[in-house]
Amino acid sequence: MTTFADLGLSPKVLSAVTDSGYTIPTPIQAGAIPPALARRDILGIAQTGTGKTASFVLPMLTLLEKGRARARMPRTLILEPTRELAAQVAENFEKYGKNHKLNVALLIGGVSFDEQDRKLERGADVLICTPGRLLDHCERGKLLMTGVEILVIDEADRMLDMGFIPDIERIAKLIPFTRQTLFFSATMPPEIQKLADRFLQNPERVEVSVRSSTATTVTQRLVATHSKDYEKRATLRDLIRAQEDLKNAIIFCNRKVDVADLFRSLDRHGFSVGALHGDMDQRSRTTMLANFKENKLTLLVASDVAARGLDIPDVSHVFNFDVPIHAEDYVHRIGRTGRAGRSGAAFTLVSKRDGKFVDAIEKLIDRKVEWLNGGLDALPPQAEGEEREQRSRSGRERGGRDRDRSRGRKGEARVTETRPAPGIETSETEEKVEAVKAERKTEGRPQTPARSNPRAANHAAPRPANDDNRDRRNRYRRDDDDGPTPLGFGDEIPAFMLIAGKA
DNA sequence: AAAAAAC
Repeated sequence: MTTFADLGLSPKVLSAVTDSGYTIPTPIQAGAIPPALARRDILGIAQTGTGKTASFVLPMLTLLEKGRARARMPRTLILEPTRELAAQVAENFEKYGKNHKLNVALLIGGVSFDEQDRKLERGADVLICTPGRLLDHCERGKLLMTGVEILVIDEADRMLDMGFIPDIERIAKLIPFTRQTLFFSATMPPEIQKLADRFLQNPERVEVSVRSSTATTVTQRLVATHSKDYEKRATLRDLIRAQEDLKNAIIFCNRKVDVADLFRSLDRHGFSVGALHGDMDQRSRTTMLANFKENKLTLLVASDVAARGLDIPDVSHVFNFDVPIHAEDYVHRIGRTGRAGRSGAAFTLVSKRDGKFVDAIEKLIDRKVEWLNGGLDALPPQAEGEEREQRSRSGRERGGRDRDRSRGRKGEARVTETRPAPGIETSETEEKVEAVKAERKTEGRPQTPARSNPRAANHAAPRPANDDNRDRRNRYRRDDDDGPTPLGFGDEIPAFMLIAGKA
């Protein structure tokens, strides 16, 4: 059997791999590392979770041992579609490059240029970038791409989805033709094949069989729910509470606003929860993800920014608060659980309007997904009159709240809006809520760098010593948030009441 | 019915 020692990696790299506890390479690693070390171009067709990252990090480390970086002339360049993936690759260089003295620069948006400039000035051996920030650096004239020996294009099909291909082509034009190119994609549609033909010279094609993302280790269920947001939130809470073996979970929403709303709701209901979407400032994104990985947060509400590629081992549950519009996103989302042969559970909330998206998913994964609770026909019917009443009432309260608080004076600390969730340190919770909510407000507007952002100061603002109005306001907000609250049950309403009460 | 990525 092939071991890492058979692949031709340098002793320094091999020792770091061994220290990490690995002896047997995955198929993509065994297939890609030897030709990469021989300076061949690689066309790698592999999903995330197949060990793809190490298949280019390890040979790059070995090849980089010869030679030295010069100021502003990076030696290698890795392109990633999201900031989190870029950061994850950088972590891999830290881990496997611990015996090297390499200068690794992470060039991503949303953070200050200063530190990135310093690293470039020192001479970077490895640049790990999202396309926009790299081009920005290039345009500022701080970067000479003529010394790049190895170019890695990761997640090419996703870059295509996201409209990054023109950027990638611009970047590739700046890099000498004599470079070595490592090109990875999970799928090979014709457009990607054309791109690969343009970028690669006589590549070694390494294809690993598609990891069956809907493997039997993941239990999948559809969960019927009414379609109003507060009804879906109630269904979700009941579902979460009903899980006996929930260690941690990612909850996916289709839209960023819904990520922010659901996060606030769960936080208010006392769940240990974080949020992750692309309009949050980078500092919050990084902290949220780190806290979730370290199990300081049990739940992570996320947009599809977290659906692909993120390596979070050991997620026990995935909940789809919304049915994904594109079926392939379903596969990526539930692929966050059941990793490395572990068991996992994936629940998808389905309301009447989601029918055709569920059909598309079942067609793609070529099987029916069972209903948890008997399907949409088994849902207790809604009482029309009550629904109308509730809608108008919550509308009034929402309006009142906006006038009272959300449009507070400029610069006024808004931290008092949040009740601390049990078991979470107060300031931390408030900071999280502020971060997720503040970013919602910036939607559609140009982003302000965190440094000069007046809102950033709010994160550190102390809570006023006594805030007598808080309780009253929370009572209103609760109704507004989750529909009518039956009187007399306090905070804990039995799940069946919330459903049966509407019948 | 969306998300992501530069400022």
